[in-house]
Amino acid sequence: MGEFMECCAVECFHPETVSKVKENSLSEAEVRKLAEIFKALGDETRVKLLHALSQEELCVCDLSKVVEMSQSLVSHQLRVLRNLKLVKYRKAGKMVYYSLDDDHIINLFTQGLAHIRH
Amino acid sequence: MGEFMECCAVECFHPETVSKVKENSLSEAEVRKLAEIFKALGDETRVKLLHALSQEELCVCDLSKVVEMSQSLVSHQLRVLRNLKLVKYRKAGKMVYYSLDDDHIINLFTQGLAHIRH
DNA sequence: CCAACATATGAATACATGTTCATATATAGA
DNA sequence: TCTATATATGAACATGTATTCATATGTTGG
Repeated sequence: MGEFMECCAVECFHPETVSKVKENSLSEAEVRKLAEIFKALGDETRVKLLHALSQEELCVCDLSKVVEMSQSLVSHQLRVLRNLKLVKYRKAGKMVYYSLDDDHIINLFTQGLAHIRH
Repeated sequence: MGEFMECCAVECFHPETVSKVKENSLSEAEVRKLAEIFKALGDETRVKLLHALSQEELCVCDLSKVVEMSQSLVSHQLRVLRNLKLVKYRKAGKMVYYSLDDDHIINLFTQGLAHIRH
């Protein structure tokens, strides 16, 4: 990126359309945030974790059993979801219970499922 | 993954909860598809492209102007979106016009925006 | 057919990210 | 305090992916 590029010298360049669409652009911050959220959802392990949590509050150990992955991996991925405030947690003695932090997430899942099922 | 893991020997393991949640799991194919779709949305360049296309059908050149990125990069990313059937295209002479292939995508965007805006 | 243009694509590179292993932290019980 | 357990985390590694550069493909006009 950086300097401007000289594609489409004349024929295909529609200045009005381009500037109209450009004015309606998302802000850089919005783009970053959106991509960040979707990126968080764009991993099989995290999809499984979030789907499990959409059913029930679960401790790390049970999550690990549900998705059949190591405790370490689950913890690492939960941190990703935590940092993005997609999940919240509650401590109970040695254990930590995770749950979804936001119902929008479930809606995203539902929409996503609707998409892949046509 | 692979062999079973021995986390949470006794205290935190809730077999009933685990099996209940596990029974409700998404299929492997669904998990893969979902992650794939979200991964496609989880990139700043593609977010910009899709948002532009949500407003207007656009040719590659104009898209390149809108997002201020090279034609090559735009083409590469459009292929990603094409392969996932998120966008469709229409040829008109030398030019190729892209547009969204599915309204679910717009809904995903809307939900995503709603999320990042609280 | 030839030249110019719009788009697509392969190869190379740099960078990000998922996973594992080892280990640290924290809490509970004896 | 010592041990066992539940979770978190740093480092290392391997894999994936975004971007760039050079070039190929395909279309139009002369």
